Amino acid sequence: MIRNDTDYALRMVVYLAGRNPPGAATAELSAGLGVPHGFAQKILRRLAAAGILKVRLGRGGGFSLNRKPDRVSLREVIVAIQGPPRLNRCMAGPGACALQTSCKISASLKPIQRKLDAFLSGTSLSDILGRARPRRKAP
Amino acid sequence: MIRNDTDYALRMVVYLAGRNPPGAATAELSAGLGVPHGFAQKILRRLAAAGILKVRLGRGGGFSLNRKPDRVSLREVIVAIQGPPRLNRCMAGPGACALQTSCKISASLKPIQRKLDAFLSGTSLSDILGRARPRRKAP
DNA sequence: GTCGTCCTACTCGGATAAGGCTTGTCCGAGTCTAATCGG
DNA sequence: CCGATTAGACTCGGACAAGCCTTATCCGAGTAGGACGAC
Repeated sequence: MIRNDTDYALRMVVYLAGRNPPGAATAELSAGLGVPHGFAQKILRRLAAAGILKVRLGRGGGFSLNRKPDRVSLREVIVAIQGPPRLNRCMAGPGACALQTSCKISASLKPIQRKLDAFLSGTSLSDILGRARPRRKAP
Repeated sequence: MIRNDTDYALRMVVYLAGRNPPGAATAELSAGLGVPHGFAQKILRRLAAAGILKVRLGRGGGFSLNRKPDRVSLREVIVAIQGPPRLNRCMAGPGACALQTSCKISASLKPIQRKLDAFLSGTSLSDILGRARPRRKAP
């Protein structure tokens, strides 16, 4: 499940993707999106460290996207904050579960885990803003 | 994400589905599947309260499936222990998120949430045991 | 043989607790812009 | 008019703390099966 801080991150990143002119200080992001100021700062710094955001220091500074919105995937943002999203502990790779050889549950879960990964990797900020569609057809 | 206790629940339920003759005491389930005894008891009771397991009290008693393995879905087991699995808080329904009207993230997440639900609801214990395939084709 | 009693194995339901993780807060230090001031 | 200084706005990085949720543990009470003994 997507954590609260990750949700904040998504909100802020999407906001930045839609903003013109690009770039905003923590105060603007925090106030407009309901994220506590100090916490927003912490999250934004992590996003910057991951290379998703670009920092401009000093007066008039703030954060902006480091790439075009269609080059930033949902998954990337999630990974930067809470690590790879997994349905199950066992999905963390070999050795994550002692019963791995005998347990058939993780094997059954793998296909949907792969779909989830594909979806999150395949959906960009542009997709969310509605400037382009996700790969799925509209009803 | 599937929690540890839910994982235990799945293991035990799948074990019971595969066991012949049906039914086992907590001690057997606990020892064979690496679940702490007292904790296993607690989890099994919740599964029984949810109608997934059947209880037989007293000496020689224990737990057994209340239905045929192909009539018990993964989702049901998960819901019994940790509630409905959600990608996001916002998926909890109307009112879960204050920004719901303006936020496009949850809207984008909904399709994959639906797929996840469909998968978990559509996969039964039999599917996991390999006695029948999930609806997806084998590679 | 039959009935009743007791022992033992097992679950029920809830109280209780440790620990970790999430969710924040806060602060001194560093960085940059712009305004101000002196020449 | 030009350059240097200063004030202010903003981020950096990390320490620190509250609270909740997960992950258990434990125990008295209830229930059932089987053995054993009395009749």
